[in-house]
This record gives sequence, structure tokens and C-alpha cells, in this order.
Amino acid sequence: MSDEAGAALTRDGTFSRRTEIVIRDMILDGTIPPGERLNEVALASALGISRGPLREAIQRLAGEGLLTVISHRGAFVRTFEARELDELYDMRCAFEMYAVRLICRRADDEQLGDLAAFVADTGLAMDDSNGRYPADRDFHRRLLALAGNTTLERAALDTQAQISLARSMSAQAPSRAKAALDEHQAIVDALRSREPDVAVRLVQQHLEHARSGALAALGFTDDPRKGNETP
Amino acid sequence: MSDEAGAALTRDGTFSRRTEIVIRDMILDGTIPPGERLNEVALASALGISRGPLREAIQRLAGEGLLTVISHRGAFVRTFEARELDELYDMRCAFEMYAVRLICRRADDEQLGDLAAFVADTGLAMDDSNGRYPADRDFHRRLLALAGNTTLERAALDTQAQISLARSMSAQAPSRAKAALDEHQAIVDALRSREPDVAVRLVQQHLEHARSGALAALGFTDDPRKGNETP
DNA sequence: TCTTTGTCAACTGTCAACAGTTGGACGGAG
DNA sequence: CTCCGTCCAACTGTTGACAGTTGACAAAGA
Repeated sequence: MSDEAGAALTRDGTFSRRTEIVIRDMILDGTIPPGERLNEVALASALGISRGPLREAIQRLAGEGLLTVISHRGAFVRTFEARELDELYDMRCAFEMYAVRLICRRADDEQLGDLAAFVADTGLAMDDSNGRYPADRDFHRRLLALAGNTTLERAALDTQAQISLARSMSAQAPSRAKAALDEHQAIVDALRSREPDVAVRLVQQHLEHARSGALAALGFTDDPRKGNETP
Repeated sequence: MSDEAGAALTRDGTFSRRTEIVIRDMILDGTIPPGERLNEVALASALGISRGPLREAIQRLAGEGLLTVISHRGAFVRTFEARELDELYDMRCAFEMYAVRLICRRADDEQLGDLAAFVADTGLAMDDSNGRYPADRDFHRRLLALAGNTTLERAALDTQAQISLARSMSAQAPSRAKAALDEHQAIVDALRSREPDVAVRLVQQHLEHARSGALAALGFTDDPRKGNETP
């Protein structure tokens, strides 16, 4: 039984790093839902390791904003108040608005062509399905990659992960798939025309829509300048 | 001897958290210079604790970008290549450009008046001294605080700390104090006139100047799109 | 002299046990 | 029935010891 869940971390590297990856996946998969505590002894024995490396992994994940650690009480999968989700969308906005500026300056036409092709392809895939748009995340990932700034890309992806976790706290939002796809297309068009100011404005609007949708899906009012409950 | 350097962490909280604070200060103070390894057994005994909590603190500081951890080799105070410093300035730009947008929307006249007063006061303080402008960091801190987004503020301060660490790798840059002060003043003026687009542009220019100065001070060429050496 | 290989000390990764704290269950008083 | 104080089990914080890896030094060979 000691190598049951532990089978997942039978690659190389230190226990600590492998454990970090396993737990991150469990959090983002929803295997461990927001608000749930990570019992160190139970989790460590389930992974077939001791508490030392597990605790180190927990510290790193807390630094990424996926766990909340409270002294003498334990580590909890992070929950988000309206305000926090709102702030995360600001972060995302800051990152992606600057990213498109960089892209206009640095990306070549071929890279932008690839991005356009991706949007077209995944758009078709969406039409086949029923109104969902699963490639939204990938579009933003590719966008950030094109900016050519690894540091910014990593920070933005962390923010994206936190938003994803926050959104997992609610049922599905009403599908904004078609609108999002159109907005992606418009952003790419602006990039290909090398119009940074237009692209920045479109990104801002796109993320503003996403923000409203996310806040509404979590049952929050549209402009949360005040805190909320913590279960 | 066990509580010699350890006297510094005789406040409350867990050893792990207190240690994190102590080490962060030592890094930013220059007590432990960039590139230096943290010997776990030596440091732990110097702080009067065991290696467990020390290692947890190290993991968190690595997450902040102040330490680089290499498996089986140890934790090193981070060093920065030209490219990395350049990327950090992009991050800072993204944060502060968005921050001033938020400030134009949210900060009231009194807050902006306080900021203006701060710039005026510290400007005089600078003139008394010999060309240095120590309050630059504080100005940016206050700016970020006014944006009213705790998440963004914390991330921006982390970035600021990394930049500060990177700059500590070189001797002093040629003083840009007067120019920086004027630029700060101009930014505040734009904010008080509620002209977000102007403020954003001024922030971008200000940070672009700071970027060039920092890269030059580290002996790097002005546009580092390629990597550098790692000692 | 330069390269290669074997050995070793120092250090990190990991573990199992100990100590202190927390939240809740339990029981009694009002 | 509610409220409050006590006690306890479960869990986290910390420790010291063990195991595996790394880089360097020294000896042997070309």
C-alpha cells in the first residue's frame, strides 16, 4: 500500500520535487478540492515518503498561491474570496497587456501566423462540440510564450493556475465560448497588423469580460471592493 | 554560541517563518552576497535551530526568486544574467503601468496629494545630500500601495526585491537621481490630472531609463537578447 | 607535464521519533 | 437547554541520526 499512490512519483529527481508535482496536479485536477486540509501523515504515507520532503513541497506550493498554510493548523487547498479573484484578474491583465506589447515588437510573422492558425483550428473544434471552448487556456499560454520573456511567462502561468483553481470552486459558467473565440481572433488580427495599442485594448476588454463571467459564476457581485466569507 | 546569531529570531512564530525573514534580510542586506552557498549545517547551528525548518525557509525564498536551489549541491543566493534582469524590468513595467491605471480610477485626491508631498520632501532631502536619491524605492512602494491591489502589490514588491538583489551585484550606477526625481514628479502630476494614458507612458519611460542604467551598471550591453556567463 | 582514475570528506536528501499546540468532546453549573 | 471550563486525541513543529551524492584531491599511468 505504501507504493500505491506513490507509483505516480517513481521518476527521477528528489522526493520533494516529485511530490510537489504530484500535489499540484491533484489540486488542479480537483482531486483535492479547495478548502480541504492536507493531512501530512496520511498524505506522506499514501505517497510512500516521510513528512520532511512533503513539507518542503507544501512550502513551495504555498508560495505559488495554491495552498494556504496556517501555523499549527495545517496546509489547506486555497480558497478565494471575490476580492482575491478580482485581484488575480488584474494581475493577469497587467501581464497579458504588456505581453502583447512585447509580441508586437518581437514576434515574427510566422509565429503570428501559427497563432492565427491555432485560433482557427480550435475554433472549428469548438463548433463541433457543444458551445464549450477548451482551448481558451492554450491560446493564452501560446500568447505568453510568444512574448519571449520566460520570467513573465512563468508568473503569468502561475496566476492562470490560481484563477483556474478559483473557478473550480463553482459550477460551470454560462458559456462565453463564441464571444471569447471572436475576441481571440481580433487580438491576433491586431498583432498581425502590428498595432500594439489596439491589441492592448482588445486584451483588456477580453479579460474584463472573462473577469465578469468568473465573478458571476462564483455568485459574486460584479464589483467586489469588499471582502467575503471564509468557510 | 547556539544563540548568538540566533538572538535575531527570538520573536514569536515558528522557527521556519522567523528564519525566512532573517535570511531574506541577510540576502538583501548583502550579508550573504549573490552566488554564495548557504551551508545548511553551519547556518542552522548559527541560528540555533535544526536543518528542518531552515530547509523549509529555503524553499520559500527560492520561490521568491532570491535563492537558487540545485539538487545535491545546495542553495545559492541568486545571481542574475543580463537577460534575467531585463525580464525582471519587463515584469516591473507590466505591474506599474497597470498600477497607475488602477490609481487613476481608484485613488482619491488626498492620497495623490500625500504622494506629491512625499516626492517634494524627499526631493529636498536629496538636494541636501550629494546627488543620491535613496527614496526612489519608497516612491514606487507607495505608488503600488495606492493601486489598492494587495496581490499585485506583493508580486511587484517581490520583483523589486529581485531587481535590488541583481543591482547589488555591481558597484553604484552613475547617479540618475535628479532625472528620476523629475520623472516621479511628472508621473504624480499626470495622476492628479487623472490622465491614465499619460501616466502609463511616463511610467514606461521612467522604468526604461532605470532599466538601461541598471544593465549598464552591471556591465551589460543595452539590449540583451542573449544569455551570459554563470560563475 | 597532462590526463585519468580511485578514494574520501563534506554536504544534502530522507527518515523516524519527540515535543508542543489546537480544536473538539465531555461534563457540570447556571 | 445553554454556556463554560477541563481534558484528550490528533496533528503539526522540531530534532538528531542515517543514507546517498558530489566535487576535490591524490596517486597512477601515458
